[in-house]
Amino acid sequence: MPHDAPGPRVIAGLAKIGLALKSHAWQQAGGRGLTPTQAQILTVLGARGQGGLRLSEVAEALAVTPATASDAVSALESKSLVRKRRQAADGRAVAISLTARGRREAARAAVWPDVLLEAVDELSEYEQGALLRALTRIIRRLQLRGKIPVSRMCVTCSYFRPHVYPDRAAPHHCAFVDAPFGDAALRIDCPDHVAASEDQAAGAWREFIHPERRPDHVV
Amino acid sequence: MPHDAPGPRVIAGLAKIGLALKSHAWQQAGGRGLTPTQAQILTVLGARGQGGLRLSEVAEALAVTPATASDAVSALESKSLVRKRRQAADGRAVAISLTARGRREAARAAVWPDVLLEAVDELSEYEQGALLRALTRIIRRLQLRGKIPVSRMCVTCSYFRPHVYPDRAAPHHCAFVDAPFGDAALRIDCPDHVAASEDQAAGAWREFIHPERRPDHVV
DNA sequence: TAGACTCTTTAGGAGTCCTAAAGGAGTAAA
DNA sequence: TTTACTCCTTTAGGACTCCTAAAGAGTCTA
Repeated sequence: MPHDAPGPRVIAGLAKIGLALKSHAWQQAGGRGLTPTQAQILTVLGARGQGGLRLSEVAEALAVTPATASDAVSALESKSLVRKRRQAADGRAVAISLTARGRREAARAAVWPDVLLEAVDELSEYEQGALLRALTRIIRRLQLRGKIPVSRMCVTCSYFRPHVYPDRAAPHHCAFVDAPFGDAALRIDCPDHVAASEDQAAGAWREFIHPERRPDHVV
Repeated sequence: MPHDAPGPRVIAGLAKIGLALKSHAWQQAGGRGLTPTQAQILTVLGARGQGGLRLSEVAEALAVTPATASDAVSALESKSLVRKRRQAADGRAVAISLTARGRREAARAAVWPDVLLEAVDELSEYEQGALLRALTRIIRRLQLRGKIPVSRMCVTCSYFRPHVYPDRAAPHHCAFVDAPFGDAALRIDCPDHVAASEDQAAGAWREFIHPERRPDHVV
């Protein structure tokens, strides 16, 4: 019950879910001879590895040191799920990309825990929107502090126009698809993301969190 | 951006934060010669280890196998942070408790990441409440499916009376402290938690998620 | 063409995490 | 009371994670 700050309790809740994600990752990955890290690398490569990512990018996406990433990538290479080539543009760097088999594995690994998905889907659309909005704000703050890798979120995208419509169910606009949308459609990792300039991102951020424009409820 | 289900995006967001928690745990723990698992064990023991927890309870709380927990506890024992005794009631079981030094370490390890806390505190009280409520619902569902260890949440507590007041800022009542409270005061791991019977918990749960009584907004 | 960087790999070590198997301690039925 | 479970914990073995530190290569700049 009551009466100390909600912050620590929110974090405790997030940690609990983190625990669930972690233990799920082990079960999931274990089943197909992968470890969580390896599965995660496959997923990252699948999501945005068109031209191949460099090792340092992989390491950053997973928030581990390059040494750790190098190990894991080597393990994947020896399983023929991943290919390493020297990058043409920079002879020091390496381009890591999926093999055909790797792509198949990646697709399977990217499927989210049914149970977790089911738990989230049980929330109303309004609650999901509120949750997504709160998560977005937390992630953005963590990114500004350099605590987690920058992700391809609406709020840092040059196509994002927050709170431009009076409609509370869909106040934002995406200039990429040229359509309005609401908090429940906010993205965390958008394939079409194009990083906004720092100024633009800061401006959009101010609009986004602007208290007077915050939707009170939608249901 | 838009127009597929928000579920996967919510999970992506949770995963991002999980990443931040994980990398923070390494930094934090590394500083004092502990690993994340060891720090976590200390925290669990500090939070509810009055009479000492058995190994299997520790393993369950961390969502690892008993073998892993046994290793980590041995490591802590060799650092004199933890004590192991045979349990009187059951000669097979072992009672693990903190030493004086362990208690001090536990107190320090329990402090949450400043940056994360700061990010959460930046949300309005209403947003924090909505977040906590949504997390509570997700966790409860995961628990029902046996995916994470049962935690000492309001919604499974015999003292919890959801939605008994019309006041939208504080609709619930805690019979332990005999006071009303709102979503922002919901607990995830309450020291005074007393597990409700299954029937009672199910009833409270129905009341808690009851759509007609869901607070629309509070600000 | 020297540094001075940058990107990646290797080495070494503690620890995580699993499965499998082996003790010892309780329990319950023959 | 003995035998046959069953439960709690530990050990063993193996693949990986994760770190720091240092070394090898490649690139850029003065």
